[in-house]
Amino acid sequence: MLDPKLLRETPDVVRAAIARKYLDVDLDPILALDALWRAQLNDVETLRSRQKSANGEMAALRKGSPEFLAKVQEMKGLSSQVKEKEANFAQTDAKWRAAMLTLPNIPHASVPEGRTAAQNVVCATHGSTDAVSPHARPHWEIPGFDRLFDFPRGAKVTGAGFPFYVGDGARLVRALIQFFIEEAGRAGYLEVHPPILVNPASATAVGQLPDKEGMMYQTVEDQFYLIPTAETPLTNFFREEILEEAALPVYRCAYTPCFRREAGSYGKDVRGLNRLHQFDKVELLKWVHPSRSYDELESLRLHAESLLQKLELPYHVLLMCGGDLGFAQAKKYDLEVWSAGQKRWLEVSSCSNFEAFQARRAQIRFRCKETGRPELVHTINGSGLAVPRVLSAILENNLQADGRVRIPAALVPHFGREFLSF
RNA sequence: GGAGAGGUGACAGAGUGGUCGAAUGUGCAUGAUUGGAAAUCAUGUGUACUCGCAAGGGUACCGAGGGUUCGAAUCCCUCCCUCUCCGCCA
Repeated sequence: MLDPKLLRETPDVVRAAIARKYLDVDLDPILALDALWRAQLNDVETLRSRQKSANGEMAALRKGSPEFLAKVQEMKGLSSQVKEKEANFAQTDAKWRAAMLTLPNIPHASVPEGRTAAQNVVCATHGSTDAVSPHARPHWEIPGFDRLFDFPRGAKVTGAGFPFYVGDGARLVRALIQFFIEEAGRAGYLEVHPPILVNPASATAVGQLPDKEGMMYQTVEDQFYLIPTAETPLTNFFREEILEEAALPVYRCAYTPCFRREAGSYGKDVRGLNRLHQFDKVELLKWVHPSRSYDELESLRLHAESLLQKLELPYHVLLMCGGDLGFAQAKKYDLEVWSAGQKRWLEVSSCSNFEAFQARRAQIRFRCKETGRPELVHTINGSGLAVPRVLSAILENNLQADGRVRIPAALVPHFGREFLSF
């Protein structure tokens, strides 16, 4: 959510942001609504003020005296007026809030102009995409793949996109999670093991409700949502809290399974391990001082990059253009790993600075040492990393002539062997 | 899941219809005192929104939401959470 004062005082800044994100939001009705909101708020408060002062007078009168009864009669009229104005204001307020939630975050000055993914800027490339493996093929075509990653049985037990990982498949998942968590810990991120079901308030605070309700699985008896990412429970950890400025920055990481309905996905995007309804991911999250957030974004991104480097996987970093930037992000990098068999880039991490956008919605603040006043923190998050696509990149890029898959050296201590067998 | 007891400011804890944003204690901050500290004394100490150039004013908030009433922290309803006992269970 944006600062309502920003809209009020500098609507052109908001207009420019909407244009840069290629969104279609008309500010004029929202500005008019805001004016109405303030006028009605004023009405209600004026009436209530009168009601309150009358309350003091009545307390001084003897109950049941003629003066008292007269006053009751008088105040009955005011009371019904208050109720009417309050009801009006409540309606306006609901509309006002809904309207405010349609305003996107302001892109950072360093975000490139552009409408679609084609205008994203490649700002770093690491490793070669040429002939990483002469034997590379899409991971689902690797002989023996079906034994380690059992999609048919997953479909029987649950549905499409819920594979069983078997034997070395399961072992590799576990090794990657372990590797990611250990590396994050070394980089200063405190490990957290969060709930993977959240309540509506938590889903709302990070913007998954109401905008993206369709992306999440929901429980029937209790109104809980299965998390689409650990960002949801992690960001909510400090919801409605005020942190000490000295405690910033706070670094946290969490491994969780993630659940996404992915309605509407099809074709090559969903082949093999490319896009699943349930997948494993280590998420990195930071709560930082506003003055430091862009430095913190860079260091988070560099940490995520270091993981791919240690796994010896070719990747590049995209700086998202305005049109491809999410609604809530001020700046975002995508890390894409090279998938040698599919000959395409696969997103394995998305590192974003939300500035105060999430913090305002979730009311996460810190007490400014200088002023003593609470101020909104900036939140930054990114994957570090998503397991299945990294796993498939390892399968494809490290496939040997003899059909074995070489385990990257950094992973060997966690996997226990140098080759994966089918 | 059943029965009972509770949820008040940073914490403890009063308040059962009116002048209560809320006593008191602790904590914290500032000042006085001291060679310095402790102790003591004084003053101050929530958040949000809104009006105002400002000084300052107004409104809301006593787990959440609704209701009764001229008026609700206080009465009623629903929900959430915590604790105790019973049941069940990794």
